[in-house]
Amino acid sequence: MTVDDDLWSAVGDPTRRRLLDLLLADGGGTATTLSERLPVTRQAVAKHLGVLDRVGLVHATPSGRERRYEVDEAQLARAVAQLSSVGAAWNARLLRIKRIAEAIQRSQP
Amino acid sequence: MTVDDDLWSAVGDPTRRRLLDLLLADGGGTATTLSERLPVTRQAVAKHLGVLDRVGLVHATPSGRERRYEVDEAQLARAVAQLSSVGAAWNARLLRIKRIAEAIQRSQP
DNA sequence: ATGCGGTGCAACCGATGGTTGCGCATGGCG
DNA sequence: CGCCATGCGCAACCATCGGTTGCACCGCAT
Repeated sequence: MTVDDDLWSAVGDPTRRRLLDLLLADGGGTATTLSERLPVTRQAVAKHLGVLDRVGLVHATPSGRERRYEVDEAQLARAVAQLSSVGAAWNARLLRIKRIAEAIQRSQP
Repeated sequence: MTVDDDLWSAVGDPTRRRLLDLLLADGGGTATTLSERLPVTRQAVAKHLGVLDRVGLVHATPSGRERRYEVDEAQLARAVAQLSSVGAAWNARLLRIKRIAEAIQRSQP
């Protein structure tokens, strides 16, 4: 169950999450413009954009000597759904545990 | 925003997620029993239980020569809430983008 | 043509997930 | 009581990854 390990490891990195935030807020950007708004170097940002590209969360369009990245909205929406489904599964298990605990307590005078 | 980086990095690891799954399903377990149901060694599981313990998602209770781990349900519930809030933020941004795109399209004959 | 801004590639460093190997204690059993 | 085996922790080691620095390349403008 859950072969979305790539997705999690992609989105599990804090820098990549902030990268996605920036891309969503600004509607795209290049490695250098993004690195100016982050506490890491351009090369680090480029690597992160690479892994986000590999898992399909962003898409690069070369334009002149620049290389503009944009969020693949459909993929990100799908990703959010996957993540929240894991959370939902945990919540369901927690709820079951809670109900069992209550049942035990009810059966004790 | 989002100082929950520890939480994400804790839950971002696939082995740790499966660990939480097993602990929730079985209602607790030791490093060795858990390692038998995972494709990694007991030591690896012990390390993971260590980081999960450090962020408070699980709690260890020594019993005899064993060391039983259980999930801290309240903490896990809190964690799930944090994760889903990030997803909600992304969804909100995606929705805004979608509305803007629709507005632009409407204004084009 | 020359220079500058933006990329990409390569080497290197520290942290971390994973392994193996060992030593130690504790509990069951002859 | 003594022994053995089972469960644990510690240490060394390896691969991968996030991050940095340095350099070479390419496209555009003066």
